[in-house]
Amino acid sequence: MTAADAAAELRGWDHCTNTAVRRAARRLGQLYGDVTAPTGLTSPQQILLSHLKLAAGWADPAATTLQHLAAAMVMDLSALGHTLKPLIRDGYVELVPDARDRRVKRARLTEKGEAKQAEGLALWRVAQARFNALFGPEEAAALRRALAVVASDEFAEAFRRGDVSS
Amino acid sequence: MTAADAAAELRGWDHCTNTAVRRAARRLGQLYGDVTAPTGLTSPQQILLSHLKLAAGWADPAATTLQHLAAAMVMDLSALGHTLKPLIRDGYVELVPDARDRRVKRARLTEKGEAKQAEGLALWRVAQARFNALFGPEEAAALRRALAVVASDEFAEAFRRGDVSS
DNA sequence: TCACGAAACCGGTATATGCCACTATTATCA
DNA sequence: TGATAATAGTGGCATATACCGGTTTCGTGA
Repeated sequence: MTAADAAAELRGWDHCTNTAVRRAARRLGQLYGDVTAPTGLTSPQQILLSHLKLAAGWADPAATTLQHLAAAMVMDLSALGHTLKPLIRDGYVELVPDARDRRVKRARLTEKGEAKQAEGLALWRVAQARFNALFGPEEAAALRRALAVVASDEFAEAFRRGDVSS
Repeated sequence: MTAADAAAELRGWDHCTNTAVRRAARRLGQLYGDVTAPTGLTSPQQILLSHLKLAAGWADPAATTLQHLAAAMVMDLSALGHTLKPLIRDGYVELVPDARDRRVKRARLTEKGEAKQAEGLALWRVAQARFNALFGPEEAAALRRALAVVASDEFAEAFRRGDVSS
């Protein structure tokens, strides 16, 4: 560790990527949440409904199994299940067992869920436009690309292998 | 909205910054957590202990009041209180009421907490070094700077005002 | 076909995080 | 000084997220 690194370590935790991402996540949750609050949905719920909406349109029908959804959201399967509970209770999502493989269940938006997703999408556009305008469209796109790399399975595998050569 | 934007919106949620940050946060929680697991601390706990360690060394004594800690962590005050509960229960942190203003409480690491923080810091360095090596030191620093801007109070205020001129 | 291992999901438990209502304390001002 | 507003925390409730163990179902090979 260099002297500069040591100084940075003393100055604060700005140099910890994990900390930085968490703080930003809490902040964005507040900012986007304020805008989309009228829907009554939380950020994770809105994101989940939107993911379901998109996944339903994809060619691969496996995209909507809980297993694949969890992987796509970089989320634990059981965490997804718990998060789905309130959405199912409120009639936005339904779980459909697969006929061929009875272990598998697919999540699907109900009509009510489609409407709620659309309602949230309209508000989301406001928040997103405001973010892009404020942060800069190019910078925002670059930030999302960087975060996508971090969240990717490839990155996780390389990290767990302890790769240093990228 | 341009045609390209509409296409991007259909392609996926990669263009949602809120989604991108949350996914990355979950992933980093996994990756850093795997490395620091031997301490028995979660990522938020490790981060909190480290923040307390640093805040204790700062000139401003107000830096350790729950109110200021919450603001620094971009966290709700009550959320901070809840998160502190297990750490207090396990003897890593103690709350010290202020003599002058009896409403105020300060959070402080105990000896046991200092030791645990140091233990976590050593492991954290491994995770952080691996991340930097894999993602690129320059790119990692740039990512943290971008996230710090997003998390800043100035950004939040501008967002809430609806500024578009930055 | 039967035993066994793998896969998908569920439920319990614990922490993370936020909102709201409430209490205690302090500051303000008529 | 006394009423009122503001501030700092606490506790309750709800969702977010993860880990682990258990159950059902599937696939595989003897």
